[in-house]
Amino acid sequence: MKLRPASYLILGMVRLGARSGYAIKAAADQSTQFFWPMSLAQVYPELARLQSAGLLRREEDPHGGRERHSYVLTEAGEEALGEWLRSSEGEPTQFRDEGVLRLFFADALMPADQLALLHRLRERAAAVASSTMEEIVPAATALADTGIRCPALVARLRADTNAFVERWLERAEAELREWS
Amino acid sequence: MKLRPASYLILGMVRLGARSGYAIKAAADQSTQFFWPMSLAQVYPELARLQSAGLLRREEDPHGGRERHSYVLTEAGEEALGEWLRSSEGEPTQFRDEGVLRLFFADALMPADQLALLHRLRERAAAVASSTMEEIVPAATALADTGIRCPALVARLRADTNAFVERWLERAEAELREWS
DNA sequence: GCTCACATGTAATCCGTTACATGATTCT
DNA sequence: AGAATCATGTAACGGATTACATGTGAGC
Repeated sequence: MKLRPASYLILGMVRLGARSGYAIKAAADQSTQFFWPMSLAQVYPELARLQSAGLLRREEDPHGGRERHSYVLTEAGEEALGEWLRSSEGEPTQFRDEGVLRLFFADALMPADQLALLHRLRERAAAVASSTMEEIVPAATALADTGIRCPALVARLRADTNAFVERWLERAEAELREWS
Repeated sequence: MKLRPASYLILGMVRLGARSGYAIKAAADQSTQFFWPMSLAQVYPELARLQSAGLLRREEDPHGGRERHSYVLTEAGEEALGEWLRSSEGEPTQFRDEGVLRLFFADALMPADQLALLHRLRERAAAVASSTMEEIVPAATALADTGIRCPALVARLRADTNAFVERWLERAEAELREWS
């Protein structure tokens, strides 16, 4: 069976303690979402696939009368995750940004509109940087006390990169303003 | 008819002078590919769609016995492109990076393997930064003499951001090394 | 003569998202 | 009592990629 990044994402989240499909999705929503989006409709079929491949073990774990399944990594699952983490194959970074696409073609705009576009992109980068710093980084840093440090590392990378882009666009904006 | 980012990408490329489907794809391959990937199989149906919507005009332009179609923007096409450029809707940035996903879960690795992963990511960022600087920026800068400046702006943004990420990962690597 | 670039398209497949469908528990 | 959260799934749809299929022109 072929494992895709989403498979490893689920394996990884289970390893970090997310037990139900719902919990996996919730955990992904405030962490991995930003560099590997995943919808809830992907989670349940994938869990079934991983279980039938022997990488996850599924146990009934009802909460009152509400059904719930609890997943844990099998040894094979642990090993598959480790192998993927140590490997380096995989598609190169995929990046889809409608804003940057607009910027690429922005020569078709009047200077005032170019400036407005640049400004919007800058504000967006600033918003991502600050919301990451305020919401994601604290949560990830709390985890770091339990020995799980990488989520915080990734959160800071995201925040810092967006802050860099913000400053870069600020300079570009200033140059364009001067220059026209 | 609903226009998607790929539609505007094609419109924009035609506006910049790419006339055939083949030429559009070739131009995209060395510029917009990095923030909006598009396959050749998307181009031809989309050209037909845009033409039937009256945004592109298609002319027969055979080169010897080899058939070729030449597309130009209609006034409606010009306007549709401009409207999109001035608008700000659109999905937020989508970013898919298997490498960063690995880093997120890297607490499952031994320090030596963590270091190796960090190193691979850093080298990848460095490679993107330098290849962009050497191949994409010069081509885009040549265009800038004709008054088309934004492609060069975007190319530099990409190169500089990747250089930033490289330095960031270098520091992270040094910290981890010290620290273990 | 051969290979590579130019050129246009279609078909099958894969994959992911949106929407649908249902129900229990907890908090206000 | 009502709303929000927890919880599990399926079905339909849409969009993008891979592979297929074909043919000319230019350069070596």
